[in-house]
Amino acid sequence: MVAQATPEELTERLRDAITRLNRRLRQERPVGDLTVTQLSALTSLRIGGALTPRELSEAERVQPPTMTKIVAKLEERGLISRTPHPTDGRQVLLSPSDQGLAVLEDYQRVRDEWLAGKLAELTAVERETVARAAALLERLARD
Amino acid sequence: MVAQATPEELTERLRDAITRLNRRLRQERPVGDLTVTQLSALTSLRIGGALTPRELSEAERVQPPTMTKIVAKLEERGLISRTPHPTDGRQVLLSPSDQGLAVLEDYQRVRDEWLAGKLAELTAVERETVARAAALLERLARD
DNA sequence: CAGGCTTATTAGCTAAGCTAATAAGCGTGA
DNA sequence: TCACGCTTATTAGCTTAGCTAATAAGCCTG
Repeated sequence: MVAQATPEELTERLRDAITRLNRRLRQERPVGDLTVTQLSALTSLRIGGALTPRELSEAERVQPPTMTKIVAKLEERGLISRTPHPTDGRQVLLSPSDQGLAVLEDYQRVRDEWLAGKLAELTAVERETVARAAALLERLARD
Repeated sequence: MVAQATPEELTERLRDAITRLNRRLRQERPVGDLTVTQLSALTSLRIGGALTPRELSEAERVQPPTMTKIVAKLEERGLISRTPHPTDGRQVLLSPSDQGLAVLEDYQRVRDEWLAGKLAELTAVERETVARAAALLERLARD
């Protein structure tokens, strides 16, 4: 039974579940062709407002050069805009454009439809278990 | 309370938890060692016994050419071995080698330090919830 | 105001994923 | 029976995402 799982078994089982479900989520691709990474960065900008590349890379737990690439892709698509920092000539402020906000909403809706559909297949008790676990997993991910 | 979460809230919360945890897990990759993808494939072979590349790609929710690369990396390290299929000349059977099994055991004890540490911070009841949810999430990912 | 720190970017590498194309083997139906 | 179509595995070539090291520009301080 699950109840008797050792800590090692639980760790392995959870890692596998996360990895596989994340792969499945990633396959739920877009309308706007946004990757998960791009979506996540754009979401951070929407939540955090105008951020510098460094702040964004820290929010996304990614190195600055990696964020440079992600930002370049979002910029190509016109989903974010950059303005000079008011007091520091080295820095740049990134914000989602109106188009970026619109694409973000579309993408999230499409992807959530898939996941919501899968969750609807569960029993009420199972959904309750997932709901409790989701809150715990968020806590784990929050370092 | 979590118990009263709407389906929309649950969907969003779960998606967020999955993507965050996955990114966090990926960062914990130890230097010079197996990637999460490689570890996941090797684990599938241990659980599933001798599988063909196609079966393994389906278990991992990945396209066959992608699995060819993953298998090649595991083979380079001597972690899996291949034998001809007894009745079908096209197919190949993949199994973890003794060394592969040993590596998996090491990982169970050492590899997921971060995740195991986080799980250890939970109460026994919370871990039980996570364990039940992990099984459900695997089912969701299985289409 | 020179030199050291910070920020952002560029260059170059690896891993992980995809599709399209190919070669080999299997199996079936005319 | 054997030609043709399907399946399996691989190769080729692309994209994305991540890393470190190096570089250029701007800031700040002694």
